Amino acid sequence: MAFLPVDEQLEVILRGAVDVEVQGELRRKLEKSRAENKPLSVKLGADPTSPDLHLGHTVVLHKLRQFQDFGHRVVFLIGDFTARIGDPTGKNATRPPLTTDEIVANASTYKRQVFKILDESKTEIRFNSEWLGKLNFDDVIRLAAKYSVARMIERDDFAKRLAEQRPISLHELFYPLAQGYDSVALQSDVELGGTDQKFNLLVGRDLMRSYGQEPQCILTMPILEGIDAREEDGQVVGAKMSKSLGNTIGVDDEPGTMFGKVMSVCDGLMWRMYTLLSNKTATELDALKQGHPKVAKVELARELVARYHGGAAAAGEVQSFERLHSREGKADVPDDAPVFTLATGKPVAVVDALAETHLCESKTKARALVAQGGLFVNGERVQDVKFELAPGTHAVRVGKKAWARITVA
RNA sequence: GGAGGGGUACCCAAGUGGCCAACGGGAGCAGACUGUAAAUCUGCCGUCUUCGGACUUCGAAGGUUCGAAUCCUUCCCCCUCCA
Repeated sequence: MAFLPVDEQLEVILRGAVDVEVQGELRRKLEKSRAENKPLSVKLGADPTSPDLHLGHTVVLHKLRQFQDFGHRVVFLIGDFTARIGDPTGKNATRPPLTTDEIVANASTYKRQVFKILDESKTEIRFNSEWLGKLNFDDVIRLAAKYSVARMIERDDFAKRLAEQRPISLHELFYPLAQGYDSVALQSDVELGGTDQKFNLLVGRDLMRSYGQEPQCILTMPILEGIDAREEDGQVVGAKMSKSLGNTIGVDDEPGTMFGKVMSVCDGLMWRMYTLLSNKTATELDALKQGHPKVAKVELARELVARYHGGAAAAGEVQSFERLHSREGKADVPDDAPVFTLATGKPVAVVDALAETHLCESKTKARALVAQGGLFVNGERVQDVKFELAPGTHAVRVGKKAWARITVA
């Protein structure tokens, strides 16, 4: 296939990137690739440590996909060997190595999720145990001889741990070397990573030079903030998206959940997600920025849900969203709302019904909800704590987001 | 091995004999405002309640006391410093 002009490629490739080492070199590589009609080899490594991908992980995958769409050769490297070391990046303590079983299980989940973004037919999957597992002690010593302790402990997490007199296990020093050696083994032209990976990526450059190869270019992508991020003075402020903070949008999230989460994100984060995750062109983005932010957000939610669940599901979410949240639609119960039947034969106190159906955690919580005006029965706000549901079917709305049908029989 | 600090609700954290269902902050939930944004403001935020209260909770188990998160005993678990 013919490669697009280098400038067109670069425009897309550089979008959202924090750091490019080195841009001139990258341009030369692209020019050479186009002239020789030979794809670049682009590497992204991931240790199969956490089994669930979220949008934060996809930033870099999305970038990889762009390379892929330009016709370059994409290598998704699963660090089954390095996972046993455990990447010390950003850690202030040694972490326990994963077991082989965990690694295998995670790796398969990983593959499935990754191909929601990458084109499977054009992706080369490799495992670094393939070459790292074959190194003998002699090889390891030769590898270690190519890097100095002083340079290794420049890494700020190592430096910090040393300064604070916290332990650094020797094997942790091998992580960057191992990752760098991956680049040597794969002879990669470009390696992608999050900004937190910059040190490791640079080690790869150095090692490739030591092994007489043309060093890879590196491209780092920002770390996406979690959905609890706020906007302050036009800046997005918030912790990174991470499972342990519970502020993620998972690629396996249900369409409705995913849509809702995107809609509840602050505007600043929405634009960041546009830059980092969307396929919109610069022109389309400008147009969206001119319009109402809500329109842009619905479009973003649609695009993302479509990516992970298909266009039909996404269109459905847009529809039910607009229906449920338009002024007239508020009383409507969505078709997929849960249905509960209480076979009591007589009227049931709403608080009992809410607790019984687990729409509220307890009767106390249910009372609070009702007293505060958060309950609607058949479109009418009910604030009487002692209100009873007569026999029949009732459309119930609990707070802003939960609907149900309750039948008293 | 030695010395010391600590375990309180979903999380952080105050409380060291009664006024403690337990200050404060965060999260969460609801309301107002909106674009189901964000920010902001208000209320709720152990369970049950006939709304008077009742019952359960402060690492675990015992004990002292009219009365304990708070004092004593034993046990479990974390952390820091020294070697």
